[in-house]
Amino acid sequence: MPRTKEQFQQMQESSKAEILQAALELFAEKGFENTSISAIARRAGLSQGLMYNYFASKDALLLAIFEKGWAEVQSSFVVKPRKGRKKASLYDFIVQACRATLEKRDFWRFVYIMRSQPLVLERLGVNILAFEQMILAQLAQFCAASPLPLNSLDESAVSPPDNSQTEARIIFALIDGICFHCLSSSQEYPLNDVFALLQAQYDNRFLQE
Amino acid sequence: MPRTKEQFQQMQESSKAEILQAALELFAEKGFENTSISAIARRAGLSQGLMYNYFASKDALLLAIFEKGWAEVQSSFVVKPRKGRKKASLYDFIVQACRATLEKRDFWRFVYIMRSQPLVLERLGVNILAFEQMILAQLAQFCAASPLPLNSLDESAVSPPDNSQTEARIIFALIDGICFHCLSSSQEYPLNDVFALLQAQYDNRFLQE
Amino acid sequence: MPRTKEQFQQMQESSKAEILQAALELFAEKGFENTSISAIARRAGLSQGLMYNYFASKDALLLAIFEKGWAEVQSSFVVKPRKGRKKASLYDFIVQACRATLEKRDFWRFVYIMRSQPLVLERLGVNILAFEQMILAQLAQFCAASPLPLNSLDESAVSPPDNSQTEARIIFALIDGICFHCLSSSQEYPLNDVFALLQAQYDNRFLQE
Amino acid sequence: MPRTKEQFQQMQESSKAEILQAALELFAEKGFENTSISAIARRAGLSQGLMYNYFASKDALLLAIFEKGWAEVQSSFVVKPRKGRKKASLYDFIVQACRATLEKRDFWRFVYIMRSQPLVLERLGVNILAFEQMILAQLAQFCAASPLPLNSLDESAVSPPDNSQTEARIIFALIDGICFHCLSSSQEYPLNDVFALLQAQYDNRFLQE
DNA sequence: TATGAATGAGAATTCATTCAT
DNA sequence: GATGAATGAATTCTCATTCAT
Repeated sequence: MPRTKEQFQQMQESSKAEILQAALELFAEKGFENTSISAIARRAGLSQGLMYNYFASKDALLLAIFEKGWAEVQSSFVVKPRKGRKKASLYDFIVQACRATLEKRDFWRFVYIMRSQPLVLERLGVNILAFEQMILAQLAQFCAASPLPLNSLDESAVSPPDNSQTEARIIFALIDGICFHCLSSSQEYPLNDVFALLQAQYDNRFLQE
Repeated sequence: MPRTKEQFQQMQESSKAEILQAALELFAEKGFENTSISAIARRAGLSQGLMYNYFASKDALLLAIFEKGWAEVQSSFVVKPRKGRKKASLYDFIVQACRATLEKRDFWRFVYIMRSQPLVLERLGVNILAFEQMILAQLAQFCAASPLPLNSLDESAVSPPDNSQTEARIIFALIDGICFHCLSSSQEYPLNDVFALLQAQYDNRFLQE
Repeated sequence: MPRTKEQFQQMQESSKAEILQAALELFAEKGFENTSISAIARRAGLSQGLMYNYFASKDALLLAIFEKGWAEVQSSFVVKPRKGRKKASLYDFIVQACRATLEKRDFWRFVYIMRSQPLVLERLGVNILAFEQMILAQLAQFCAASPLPLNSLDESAVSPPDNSQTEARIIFALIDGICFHCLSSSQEYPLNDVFALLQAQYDNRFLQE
Repeated sequence: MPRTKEQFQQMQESSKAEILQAALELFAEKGFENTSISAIARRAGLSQGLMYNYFASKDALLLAIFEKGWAEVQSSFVVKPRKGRKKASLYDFIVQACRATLEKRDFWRFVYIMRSQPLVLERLGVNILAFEQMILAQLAQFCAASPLPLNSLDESAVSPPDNSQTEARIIFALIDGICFHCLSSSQEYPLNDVFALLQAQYDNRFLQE
């Protein structure tokens, strides 16, 4: 009695998932070029040949990892106010962005590797720019809503120029730097200390609704 | 006769330098694994075989690039006060660090590639940690010298805890993030705008001498 | 009950026929080596695995195609006189051979591929020689029955030597060449023009009965 | 003391020639797909890797064989009158074409394999059609110059239609058929007998100058 | 019987490294 | 020193065949 379609589908899903997981781990650890298909297959516990039932090529595998991770990130990343608060602050954004990154440690290590080699991504047609634009846009919303308190001396009557785009870049750089350090550090990163200090600076700016 | 010897040495040095330069450019552009020895030789204008008179292996070449770049960075990076100032501020540090990075664009792109794949560096025995420690230490000196003005409410009698290490991490993350964005962006990065905003925040903290 | 058995048999036969047809089409189009089992199965509308219930291997499949095609050719190829004629001429033979070939276009394209790579057929034990001998023998009968009118000067008393074997080879070459050109040409081949010219030359020689 | 440029060139030429020769033999014997690069390298007496110093791919190698063979054919194939004759006859054309083919046995066996699999050639951009057109054009010149003596009954006043194109096709088919039989036959082909018979038919038509 | 997942041997190709000259 | 031919191991990918269900 042959297997049912559902059984086949399950087998496919599980093999595919195992390949994706194994590949992500290895890519995050050693990079794309240093990871051989045979190493992936070994870690996933199946034969090299089977890889190609699920992914047409090594490039296609990389692309699939990227798309899956990216879809998960987009669907999950909504900044929420902390308990007992009504609005989310810039500080919340920073903390939650970093935490989300650390929760998907392998994926983001892999992303940093890829982002540092733009040509590889270009070859695959992955548009990393879109990701950066999205983050910047979200951050700019916070910044525009509650302008940066400049030096108190600046409290003149004239309204300050709109720096929200530039501010957003600075905060994005900060988040990216922190995440990069967290992910690439072999030692423990004092993330909570860092958050504590950041709170003083960034917990006073909210997104208008 | 002794002159000939010197000439020899000079030629050797210049060949070596050309190889290093060619390799650095290619590594920065395409990454280590995607760059072949023959491509480096071609760009450097000599034969593959001769490469091995100068560098024992591709790994050795990578190592040499790293050591040379690193030595140059260390010897050149001394933060100086701006014109008409006596002390260098944290702002000066940030600006000069970013500028120094952009001046050695290829080297630092290559460094980011390497830093995102720590295992490759480990295999070669490059201690990237030392670099980070040095930066952190320098930043911490600034921070320790002129403590961060926290919320005015905190101006109690008790002296605040020493956050200089953690502050240093934050500023390091900021610098690293900005440089990463500058180097990996295919578009123009508005570095001057970013600096202008940072000045308001970081030009009031000086290194005690 | 016995009916079920027959139905079984019929289904088997029809599956087998579909596989043979699909394989023949693909072999004729892309050649044996460039055609994968999975492509055949896809075109035949069944699974790869099932293929092996009908044919023990790819080689066995090729063999079966050859045998089937060959049997059909042998059983069907009997040269008949044209309407209103009592005897078939050499011209009839040529025309009917070409027409029969074009009617089984895929099979013969495949045969030409195989004939140009004799080692492949040898490996499979297909005796292509037998085919050629048969054709030659039939042609020789025509030629022997009505000798070629040589130069009129040769009309001496002495009977000419028996050239029927050699003549047969020439006509075989002609037929084979025409068929090869028809089958491999991507453009329209002016077969009727060719026939018209051949009639003048070959419609005067008949097979004695 | 390093090798001179000439020495290198010689080494290249000889390696290249050996590869081309080995590949041609194997392609002619087993076909393109059944011949592995490693088999070619083994026969040529060098390593697989070296192949790729000379030919970018297996396809490029096939192409090179084709171009070389084709160039030789074109440069050498000029039909000459027999000794003691002033004009070349159609018979001369046929004989010389067949002889030239047999002199380059391997190349032409390979060509027949390729011609029977048009898709492979198409993929490589080889225009086999041009070859056929050239032969046909040359043959048509002969045929046009001295029209085919049709049935004597046809000696009416009206001039016959121009059949030279179609005649050319027939003779081309004849030549191709003979060559195909010669090349693919494992037994001795009675080429001289065939020629003797053809002389009676085709030695009376000359190319006008 | 029927499915398609799974295997593994072998193919083409690349490239760091060695070597003869 | 200097060249580039030569090697061979490793890599990606294909596919005939087997197998569990």
